[in-house]
Amino acid sequence: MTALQFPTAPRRRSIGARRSPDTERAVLTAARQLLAERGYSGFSVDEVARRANAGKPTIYRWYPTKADLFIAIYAEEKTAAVPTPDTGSLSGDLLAYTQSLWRFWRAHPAGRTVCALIAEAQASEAALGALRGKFLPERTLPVRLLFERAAARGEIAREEIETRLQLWIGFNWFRLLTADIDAEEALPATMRIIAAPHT
Amino acid sequence: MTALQFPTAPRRRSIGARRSPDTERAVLTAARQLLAERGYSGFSVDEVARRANAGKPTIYRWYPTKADLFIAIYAEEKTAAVPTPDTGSLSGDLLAYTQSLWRFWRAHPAGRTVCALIAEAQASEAALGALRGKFLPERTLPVRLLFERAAARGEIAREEIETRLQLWIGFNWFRLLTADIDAEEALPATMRIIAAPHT
Amino acid sequence: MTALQFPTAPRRRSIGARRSPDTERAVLTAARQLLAERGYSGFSVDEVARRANAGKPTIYRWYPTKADLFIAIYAEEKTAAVPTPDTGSLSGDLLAYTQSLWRFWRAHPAGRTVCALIAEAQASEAALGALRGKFLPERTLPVRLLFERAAARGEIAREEIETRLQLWIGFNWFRLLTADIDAEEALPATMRIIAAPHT
Amino acid sequence: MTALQFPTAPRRRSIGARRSPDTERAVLTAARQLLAERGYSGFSVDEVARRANAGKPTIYRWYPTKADLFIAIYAEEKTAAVPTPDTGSLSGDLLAYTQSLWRFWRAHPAGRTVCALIAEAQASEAALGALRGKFLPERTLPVRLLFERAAARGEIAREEIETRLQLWIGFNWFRLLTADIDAEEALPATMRIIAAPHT
DNA sequence: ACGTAAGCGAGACGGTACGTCAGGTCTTAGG
DNA sequence: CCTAAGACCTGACGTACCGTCTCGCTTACGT
Repeated sequence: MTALQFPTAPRRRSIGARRSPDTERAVLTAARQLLAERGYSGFSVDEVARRANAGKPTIYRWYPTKADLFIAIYAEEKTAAVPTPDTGSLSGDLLAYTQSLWRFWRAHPAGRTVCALIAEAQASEAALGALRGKFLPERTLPVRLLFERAAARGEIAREEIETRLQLWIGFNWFRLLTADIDAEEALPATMRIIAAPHT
Repeated sequence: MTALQFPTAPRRRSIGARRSPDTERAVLTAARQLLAERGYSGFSVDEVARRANAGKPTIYRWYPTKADLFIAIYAEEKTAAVPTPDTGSLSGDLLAYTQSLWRFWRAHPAGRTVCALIAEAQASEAALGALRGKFLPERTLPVRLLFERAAARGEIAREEIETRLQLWIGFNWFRLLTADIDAEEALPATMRIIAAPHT
Repeated sequence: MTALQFPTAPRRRSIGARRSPDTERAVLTAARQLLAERGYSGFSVDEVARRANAGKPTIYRWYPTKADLFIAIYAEEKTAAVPTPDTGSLSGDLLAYTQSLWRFWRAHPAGRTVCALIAEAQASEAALGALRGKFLPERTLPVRLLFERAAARGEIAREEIETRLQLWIGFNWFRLLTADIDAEEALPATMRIIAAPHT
Repeated sequence: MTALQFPTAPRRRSIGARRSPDTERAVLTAARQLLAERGYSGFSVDEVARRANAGKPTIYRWYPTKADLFIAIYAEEKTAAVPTPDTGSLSGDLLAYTQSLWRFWRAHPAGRTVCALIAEAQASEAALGALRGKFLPERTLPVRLLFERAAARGEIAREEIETRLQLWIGFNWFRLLTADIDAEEALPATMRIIAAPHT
């Protein structure tokens, strides 16, 4: 009666009144792969559950919102993948960081995760909240530190940190959302403008 | 729940082997209203058809993709709503234009249309193509002209037009996608950075 | 992924804005077989849809309630399966009819359908309504006619028709619900009591 | 939504290798109330566990089947609620007993328990067994005694006890299952037929 | 003048996914 | 040894959309 996907797959059982790390891993892995393979539109909790041999309610228990799931996926991926540079100048730092980031986005499906999260935020209030309240502050912290270091050096005005940071984020989003993160020629010039000292 | 536009509306009939302008109008109006009321996630072709008293195949015949529908909606809306300023300086021009644009986005549901189109582009290749190939060039043309005028004045380098334009677009998308187009305090400083002459 | 029952089954398509008789037939057949095989507890709309190669919404469109589906199944089955006897006496008529009915219930899974409908009526107000308002009046009409004929003959009082009919129904339900319709020895005596003239 | 009985209830702990009477009581009380409030369809072991502050496995250990739980509930309720009458005639006895029983069913949610048990018996073999082997013999014993007393008086034939008893049970089930135990006008006539001496 | 071709509304169709609830099973912690 | 607690997988629920398809109608156009 029960149609096991892989007849030989040893059905994962409960390990008692505790979360099963196996299940958690299987879910995240399946979600990441699915997002990589089929993108935002092909992503569904049903399919994640199927691939992970997990129950839908289990997934919903941990990640009440798709956004939570996307964040969890991205949190795992980004870990220490993009180093924080120190070139001596803000423009150089931004350039190095952005190049690393884009290289990372190209190599891993992480970029798609960000796109998915942004798209999801257009559809769900909860996702928007998670994006603004949790994802953005955490993920842009390294870049913010670059700006703050520059401000400490007197390179830029302290009041402009937020504005310049948003310019940097916006530029990255634009290129990411239009699937245009391969061409890096314009990057140095762009970063110079973002980092330009006030005249 | 279903808001029949005219509960007693005499069913619209074919007018022969030509597109019915009535239907075309009803569809676009319904789509715009629906997007305004319920946003991207609440938007569905089914509901548009219901509200417009139209058949689904009719809608699909004209707009094979949701993106096409979004573009058609936005095309109608933006018409001559944002004037092209001429303040003498690029920074001033950008500030004036951006303020007008945000005011327009706040007043009309047009901003939601842009968000919807961007989100849809993450889900559909066709939508991405429409966004890059048609929507962006058309809609950003006025701003591009501001940059080109500034380049003609010698304010900025001609090679940097594209870069600066993308910075401007990215910033606007970022604020729009994070539902943060109310606070305008930082706008002047931001526009100054985008317009800053190369040192 | 979707486990098509018959991988080669040509997917049934819409035939326009009308119900497809093919689909209707497939659904009823699948439902009947499922109920026969697995009984009330094993019955699910999902499984019916799977077996019938039909969409769940299609089933719900026609049969908003499980009770409606059960009634439709039973309506098909009972057609002319139980003849109306005429033995000359009420007791004889009832005996003949009841024996035919039980034989029918034993041969076909129709008895299970009745059980399912009664059980469903305990769970859903709508099902109870359908049972009382539609199923019972229709299905017991032949027996009611037996009583009315007897009343016309003067065998029983006209005011007692309803009471005696309920005794007959109740007895049948009791045996059916306790899965005890094989033993017919007591039937003649029971029918004699139900048909006994008032003293 | 979930009505925690005591939101701040100090969670009950194990009292060692013995059944906790507190828990047993809490489970039965919760089950009875739940059945009374929401009927058969609204009844779930999950909800019972929630209300009783108990673990689901605990409930399943004591009552492996829903039917067992229903029986336990009804066993508690019926205790000495319906007296055994002695009017001198079988018809009178049956009438008095049935009236008392219906009054009891109307006043207490006990009737719903019977319905639930019957419905459950259509879904589960175990429940059917419990219904036939345990519930029916126990619960109909008082009525059977009425018939046996009448047989001893010579009012009815001893061989007809079973048949007449089933008529009585069937009639009661029919009215109970169709939620029709308010109208008592027809009761005397019905009981007279069940009790009619053979002619 | 009239047949044909196209546009149109309606809505049924097979699917997929949604988010939730219930059913039972399992393991650990603890008395 | 037994209880309590809760996580786990399964599967069903009823609904919303998707994009396709067929109908029956109406009108304009080409012959």
